[in-house]
Amino acid sequence: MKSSQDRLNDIVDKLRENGCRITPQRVAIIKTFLQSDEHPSIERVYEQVKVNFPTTSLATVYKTVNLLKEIDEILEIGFADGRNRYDGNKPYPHPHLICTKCKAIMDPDISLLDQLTTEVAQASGYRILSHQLEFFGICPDCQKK
Amino acid sequence: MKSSQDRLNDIVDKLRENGCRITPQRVAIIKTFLQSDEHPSIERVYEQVKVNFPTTSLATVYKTVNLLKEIDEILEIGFADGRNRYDGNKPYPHPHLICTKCKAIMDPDISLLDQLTTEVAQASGYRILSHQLEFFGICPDCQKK
DNA sequence: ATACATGCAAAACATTTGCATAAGA
DNA sequence: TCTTATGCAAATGTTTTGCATGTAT
Repeated sequence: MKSSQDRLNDIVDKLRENGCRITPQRVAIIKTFLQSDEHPSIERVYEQVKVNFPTTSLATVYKTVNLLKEIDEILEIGFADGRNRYDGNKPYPHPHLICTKCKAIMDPDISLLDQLTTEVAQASGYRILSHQLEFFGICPDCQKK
Repeated sequence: MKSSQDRLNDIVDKLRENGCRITPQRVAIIKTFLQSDEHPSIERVYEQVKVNFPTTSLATVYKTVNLLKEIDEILEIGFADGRNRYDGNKPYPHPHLICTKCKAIMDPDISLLDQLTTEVAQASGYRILSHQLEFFGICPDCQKK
């Protein structure tokens, strides 16, 4: 398992490779993703970054998030209501388990998923590039309330 | 397998049960969903309905789609870019296979999915209410081009 | 020095809402 | 008749864009 510091360096290197400049805002946004385990929304990242960097604009957060998405260093979790959320720690497709009450997102372990992808590819003739699997339900805490 | 006419009647009955009125606009919108196998977007439904009902407004399409969603007679397929699409023929959660080039959506058959849901529920303690599974790839036709 | 990134404000989008009018039951 | 639905326009919320200024390299 890579340390957060190593992953920060990797992302910074990848940005440089793509001809991008390393600005304090970008570093702050990346750090926010790496230090968060809550799958933050854009707005949430914006709030966090402003704590240490009050002049940062929302537009810059959007631009940086799109950049990180393009170089596959964060994963976008699409919500039907438009409030997308992001995962900077596991930027590859993986399932999510979302509590519809408190909006918590966790990453369940699923063994069967790769088989499933292969099955679909063979049956359909599609070249599968990516997938998205979300479970919606009520988390143990919210069930008690 | 139910005929399209039967399903139209079922939906109309369900609307009545919920105290809703049956307007020509609503019938036209429902028919558009039932006659389409392309998982249409709101905009697409609007265009289709206007062919036979030119005065229909986009707001009415939105309101009716939300209504049908609430009574579980259409399924919303969430897209990260905000352009959601809908399935009126199979209004229960099921996987989709989406071509990222031509945006076609098809419904692959998957045997393992129920097992998978049970697995996640047991391991996490969540009460799973719904799920969403999308595969993204290139369809056979687009691979040739 | 010279691109590129930032921050602001305006624009672009999709969706929702308020309200007067039309129309189902 | 009486309540709900429609259609328009305005409002909302999110994301993108244009551009002058600032800054990384």
